Amino acid sequence: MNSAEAPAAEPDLASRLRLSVVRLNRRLRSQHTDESVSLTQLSALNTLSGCGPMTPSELAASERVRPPSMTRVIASLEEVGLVSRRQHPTDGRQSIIELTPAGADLLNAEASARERWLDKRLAELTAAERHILARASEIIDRMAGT
Amino acid sequence: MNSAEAPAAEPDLASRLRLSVVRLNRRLRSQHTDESVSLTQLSALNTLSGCGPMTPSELAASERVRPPSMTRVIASLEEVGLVSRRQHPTDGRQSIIELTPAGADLLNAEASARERWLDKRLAELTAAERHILARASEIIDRMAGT
DNA sequence: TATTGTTATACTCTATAACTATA
DNA sequence: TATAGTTATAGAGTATAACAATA
Repeated sequence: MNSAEAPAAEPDLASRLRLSVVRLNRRLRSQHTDESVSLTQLSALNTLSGCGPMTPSELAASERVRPPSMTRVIASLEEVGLVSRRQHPTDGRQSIIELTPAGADLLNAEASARERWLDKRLAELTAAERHILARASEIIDRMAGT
Repeated sequence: MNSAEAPAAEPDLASRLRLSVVRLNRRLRSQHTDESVSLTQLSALNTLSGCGPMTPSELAASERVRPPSMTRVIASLEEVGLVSRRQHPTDGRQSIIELTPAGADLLNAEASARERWLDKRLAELTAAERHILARASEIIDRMAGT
């Protein structure tokens, strides 16, 4: 397909996509219940699951947040036993964060109220629409990861 | 109970889409500069622009936030002159919020740093990819509006 | 008594700046 | 001196509960 310089075919795409993302994010956060972890926590758990144990700085870089922000996320996850920390083998300043069995279980289950809300909305779509969202999700990940 | 009617062709779509949205939202917010309005403010301005003047409660309902949250958003927009408030013609409890010329100008310009970041990312995609995002944006709006 | 809106308060998420401990 | 991480602090965004004004 054609590319890089002229997005003229989709005018205002940035504006529209930005608002869509802000609003869906708001809806997703509003589904938060006390029994479930937050979206921020879930995102970190997911990264640990996909990439394996890593240091706080590496996790912050993967999630594209600043180290102090990640310190707090890790602390909250440690507190509820979803991640654990061990010493770095050679560098006393660093530590290694890893998913606990409970953290892995939680990711496997993924049966939060938030998940159910989105699953229900997705089930109301056509297969073609879900396919578009699946492809959009990949494209967004690529953009956001840059 | 079982998600037998659920999207078998796109397993884990809810999980993946949710994470994509959270992460893109994070990137978008991080583009915030002091010269630009926030995503929350912009979303409210956009709704006022599209739907016309309305009461704080109506605006809260449109944005799907609680009235006290919208009180704060409106106050911040009033303070910088992007919206104005006038009396409700018949009900003394209510007021009408409307876009000022400055607010309309800002929406027309939309030349914030945040916008530029996303525009740049979008320009790196193919036309087909942008088309997918445009369609996904519509689908998301439909879901988030429910 | 019910509705609209605001104030008071609190929690999450994120940031920057300053600090500690280790290299 | 440089790096990894934490603590201190602040601001945005959102919520619930309690209140005021009006209907």
